[in-house]
Amino acid sequence: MADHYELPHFGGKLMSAQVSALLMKEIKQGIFANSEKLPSEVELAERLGVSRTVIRDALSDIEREGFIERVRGIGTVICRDIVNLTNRFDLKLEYNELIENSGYRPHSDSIRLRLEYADEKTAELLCVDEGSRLIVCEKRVLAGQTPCIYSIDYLPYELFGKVDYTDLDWSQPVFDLLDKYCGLIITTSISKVSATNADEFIRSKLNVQPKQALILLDEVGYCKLSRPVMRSLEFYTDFFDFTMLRKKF
Amino acid sequence: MADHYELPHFGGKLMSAQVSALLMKEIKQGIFANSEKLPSEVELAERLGVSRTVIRDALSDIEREGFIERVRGIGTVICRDIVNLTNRFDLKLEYNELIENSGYRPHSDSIRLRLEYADEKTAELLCVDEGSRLIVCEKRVLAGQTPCIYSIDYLPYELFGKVDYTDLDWSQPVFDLLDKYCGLIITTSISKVSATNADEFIRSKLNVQPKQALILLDEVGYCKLSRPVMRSLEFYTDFFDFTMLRKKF
DNA sequence: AAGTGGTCTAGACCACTTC
DNA sequence: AAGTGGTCTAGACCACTTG
Repeated sequence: MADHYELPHFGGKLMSAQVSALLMKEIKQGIFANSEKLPSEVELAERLGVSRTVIRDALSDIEREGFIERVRGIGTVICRDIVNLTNRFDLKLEYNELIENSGYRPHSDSIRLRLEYADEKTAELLCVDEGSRLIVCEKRVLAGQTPCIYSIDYLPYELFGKVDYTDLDWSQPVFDLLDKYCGLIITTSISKVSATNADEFIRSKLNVQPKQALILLDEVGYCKLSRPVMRSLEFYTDFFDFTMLRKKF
Repeated sequence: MADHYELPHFGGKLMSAQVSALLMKEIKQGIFANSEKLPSEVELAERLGVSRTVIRDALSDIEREGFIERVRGIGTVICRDIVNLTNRFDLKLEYNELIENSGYRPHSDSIRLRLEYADEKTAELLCVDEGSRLIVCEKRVLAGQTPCIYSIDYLPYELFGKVDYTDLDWSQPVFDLLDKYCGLIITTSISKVSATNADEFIRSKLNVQPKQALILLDEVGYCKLSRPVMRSLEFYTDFFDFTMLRKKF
């Protein structure tokens, strides 16, 4: 192990976040890439010149995502199998990120944009009145040349205020449009996973073989303060590994 | 809100865990059941007679599972939509728990027990030699009278030491057998989710309709210290809601 | 200005594992 | 006995939201 760590200075702000980013980098491809354990909390605190609390906060963040495990009397163990996972479905909310992480260029086509009136279920999920206007955006998403997702997004019309939604470029990720034009950032989603063979239209768009089933995600995306802003139905082919971590705390 | 909280004494141990359990109880069905927010950290600390650190540790645990959100300058907001979810697939590792939470009695039948020799992939996942012996247990799982899961478990033969695996009651949850006879508790699993139509044998066991697809979970269960102990293939019908939380931290 | 959560310090003791 | 992570205290200051 190296004798000294470099800790960038940002005016003393967010120190534990910097520490956890630094440690993750070293775990993935740095000086701890071949280690089974991290140095002790006291040692890390001394080397980085911060208090043990800062180290513990940083380690807690890393532990929450499953990359390390802390054992009393033993130390901080690196969970190499989990560090090595490339795409964690439970940590990424946006399929474009998943596609990019897999080494492909994400883009979309076959866009169909329309207004609909909220049915009972969607209205309840999005906390809007039944019958209120929804922007509906259907599209096909491709990784490079391979179609891999068909998605249908439902957004309350009122979110966009004075912006004319028909002027926007809906081939962009909806997350980006929400951010840019509504100032809304989706941080959480409740996802219901099921399996389906889907209808002929969607199957043909995705070029799936006769025997191949699809994963259907019925999601509601939330911003800060538990505010629901979007419902999505997403049909996934088997192009991706849908890997997730399940953990008892 | 009440003027006083009761905090049980257990010799001063694990105080933050007690606090988080207490708070979760009050959020779900107690004095915060109709609240949008929790009292401030300082107030909670005073009322419970502990330091603010203890409160913050407790709140961190609750936040990690998605039930609250902490916002600077505002307070600790309760995510009611998430509290109200009955079955969280990302927090439970064991289908028997999910079945019980849904209000059904879990049991299994059609048990087929055998020895196999590890293929390359399973050997790698379980960190055993290719060709080494595996106990394989196939069974059908029912919720009450309804078949809902077909599962195939692969366990290294060596785990059971001198215990003759054919003497055990494999209709019990495998988690319980591992605990009782091997002293192993599975705390984490890496799950690969896919959709499948499965073969005729499994479809007939699960009584699925011709058009119905199944969810397939390919899981590796880990004990403490990242030790892999079991691989499972589990075929799920649509009997359950497979709800999970996806979150950016 | 007041109140909230977020961060950080310095120090203490406990529980567990290993030697 | 020594070293590890887990818990807890008391106090301080910062960043953000609200009035």
